[in-house]
Amino acid sequence: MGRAGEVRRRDATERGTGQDGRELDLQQYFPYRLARLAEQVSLAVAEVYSERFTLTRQEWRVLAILGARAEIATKEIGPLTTLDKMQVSRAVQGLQARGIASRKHHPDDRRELIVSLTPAGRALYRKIVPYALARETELLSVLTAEEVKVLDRVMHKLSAALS
Amino acid sequence: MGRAGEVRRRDATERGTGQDGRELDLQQYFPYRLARLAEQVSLAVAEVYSERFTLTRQEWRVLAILGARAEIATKEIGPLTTLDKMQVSRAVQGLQARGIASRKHHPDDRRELIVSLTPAGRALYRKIVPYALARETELLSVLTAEEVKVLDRVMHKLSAALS
DNA sequence: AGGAAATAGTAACATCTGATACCAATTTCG
DNA sequence: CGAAATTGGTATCAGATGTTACTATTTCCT
Repeated sequence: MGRAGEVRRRDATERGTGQDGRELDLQQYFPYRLARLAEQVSLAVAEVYSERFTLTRQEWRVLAILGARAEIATKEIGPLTTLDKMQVSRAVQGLQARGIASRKHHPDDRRELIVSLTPAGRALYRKIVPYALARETELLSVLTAEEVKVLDRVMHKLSAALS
Repeated sequence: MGRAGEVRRRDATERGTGQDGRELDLQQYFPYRLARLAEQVSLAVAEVYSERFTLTRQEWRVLAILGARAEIATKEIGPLTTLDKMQVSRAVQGLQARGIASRKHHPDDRRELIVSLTPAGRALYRKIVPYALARETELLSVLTAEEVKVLDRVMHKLSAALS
């Protein structure tokens, strides 16, 4: 990672502020733009599960994982959802409190909890998913197929570089 | 990604869950992937201003804006940083408390506050910016020039579609 | 003019989130 | 075997964040 030194050298036009190196323009700064975009997207998607079905972002993620399988150990949820164990704990409790998920002890290791969707939870899942997928499709529809392809690759590359 | 062939693939083998439409695979779901990536990037950049210089994300954004100009009305900061007015208020107070920024009343409208960097603040800005820019360069260095170009266009398109 | 409405900023309260420590169950290994 | 370490999960408390309502100042309108 870059020690300070090798940061791009200068340009002649001083704008009365920075004197060394490039200027920093927040609007053009990639990390800022990405954060901003992600927030916009997140908000757009949240309409689906939040306003309509009163789920938090974390609950929605857990639901999404749960919907894809019959049951899952709590400890597996974290890695799949990028939530830490406290967030998972709270999300699952939230889902359980609302009759969406249920928990039972793992028969062979009573520390572990196994989570699954209740029938109501599964119904909810089936109701939400089409909206969620529609949102995604709608979003990506402003891009060309080629752009989607590149975006996919780019995201993989960046993500990999950061792990 | 998303819509592309890869994701769409609903498999004939019902996994005991979804029955209609496509499956939702969180790992492939664009909004999730984007949120995840943005968080990784945000974390990587936060090392620069947070660990090293003990600034919050909001303070860093305000600092970035302030560094680019001599002074600015508080009310202009929000739109430029995507922070709401309470966040701006707190961030500016934080910067002021640490001797980084100073405030004065607008002479013609005493409701408004005009913020500017103190000399110490400007020094801090000059110290941080190279690191921040280096981070960005480093990040984008895993991409080809073409990919960067497409990424830029894609982000603009998506962002515009969401406003 | 002068009261109603709007604007900039903040206080105050409620809620969410993160970090730490903790309990219970299991595994390790001297 | 049995004490120590590890693991899964949660309580708890502190700090961060969001929301609402309030103050001060300015603008609008008749």
